[in-house]
Amino acid sequence: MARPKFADRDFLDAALAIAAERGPLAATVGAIAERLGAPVGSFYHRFPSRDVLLGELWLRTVLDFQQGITAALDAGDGLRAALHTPQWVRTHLDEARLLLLYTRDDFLQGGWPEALRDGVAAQTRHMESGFSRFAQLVFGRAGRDEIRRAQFLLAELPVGAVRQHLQRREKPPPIVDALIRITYEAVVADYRARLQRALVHGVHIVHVEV
Amino acid sequence: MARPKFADRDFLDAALAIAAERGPLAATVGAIAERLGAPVGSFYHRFPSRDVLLGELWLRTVLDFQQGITAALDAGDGLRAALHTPQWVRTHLDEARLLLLYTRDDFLQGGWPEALRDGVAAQTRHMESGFSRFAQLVFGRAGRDEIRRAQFLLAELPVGAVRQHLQRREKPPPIVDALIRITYEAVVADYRARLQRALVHGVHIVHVEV
DNA sequence: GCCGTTGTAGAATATATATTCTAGAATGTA
DNA sequence: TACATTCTAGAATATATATTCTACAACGGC
Repeated sequence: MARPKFADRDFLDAALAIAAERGPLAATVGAIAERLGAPVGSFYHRFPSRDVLLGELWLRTVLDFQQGITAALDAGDGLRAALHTPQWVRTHLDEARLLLLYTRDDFLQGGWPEALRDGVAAQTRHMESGFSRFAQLVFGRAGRDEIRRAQFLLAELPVGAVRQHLQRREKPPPIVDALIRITYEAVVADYRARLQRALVHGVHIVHVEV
Repeated sequence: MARPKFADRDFLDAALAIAAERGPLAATVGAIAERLGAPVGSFYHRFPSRDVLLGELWLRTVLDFQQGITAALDAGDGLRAALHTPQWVRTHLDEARLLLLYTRDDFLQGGWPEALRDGVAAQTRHMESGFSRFAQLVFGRAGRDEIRRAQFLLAELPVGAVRQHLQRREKPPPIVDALIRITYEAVVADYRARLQRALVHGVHIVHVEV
């Protein structure tokens, strides 16, 4: 039987399941192979190393996640972008645990494998451009302060609000969305108020002070 | 020289330094001993296992952290409690990385060592009572919704806002406090508005719907 | 039907790490 | 001063895990 019994995907999925269940550290090559009923030889036939597998898993997950945010930004809907996180989490519990409960460095022992460098760099750029686009869309500007607020509204806030539920492996309840919405509106309103105040005083806006 | 060259504290401090620098996984018994110039024998003379050391480190750190929040609550100052996190982080960068960047389970391989169970349970109770006190103080009630908001304002929000800076090993800039304050006020105002609305409609408040 | 390619299969190897063990030195006490 | 205790010191051991290696089976093309 030299016809493939296992596909790359199977290993990625098995790793995801284990990592979501018992943390990325538990996703050892042995555990992954065992879960699949595959020999470790097959694993190494497909992946040059454990790090590459985990890296690919992380990449494919984060790309899927970001897609929703990008779509919301394309539609010019900042709030929807912020609410994408709880939404996505509800339908991707395992993936969300992987992505939002651990740092990349947390399960990538060494640095990123050479083969994935480009992909990660592209992902980083994509994320950063997302913050910029959000800032421009919501604040009309993408200076330092605006980008910092974008990071807060798009990433820190939603991820923070969702974390305890992920830890308990439960879907985020509706109040999470409510908290995100309240905060979103408050931060936007605060920004506009400061802007207004500055304009009234005839200041040429280059940087809105905190 | 059988007079102690090293104290328990030295090992804890060394572990903290390594964990803050390269993550909790890097805090191996060997690395800790080496950093101290101590033999591993001395380590095991003081700590029954690596897990106990890491557990004690986590406990002593979280207790120190919580103290400030408790003090703010004692003073009846909810906002100060929420702002304690960025404040504390600024003066405890290493400790903060340990506490806020990783999950407990993340660096406690197995479960908690028997010897620390009580301490952890006490810590958990203390934390939960903190949320309750905050809810009572700020919302006048400690029902499910109020406690959820307390968790958000006291933990998720400040920790989220601080995380990216911790990852970069830099002190949280002032805008972090500003974001926390804005959010704090908005969530409190939102709660009161709902409450008001409910009262106007003559509803007997048992649970404020989201 | 023969052969090379692609995979399966799992044993063998290397390494890192926690933990245990044995030896011996310094201190306080009898 | 002799001894028990408390530590230092670091070698020895056990185990987990990634990775490599060797053997072989099925399939497709010739």
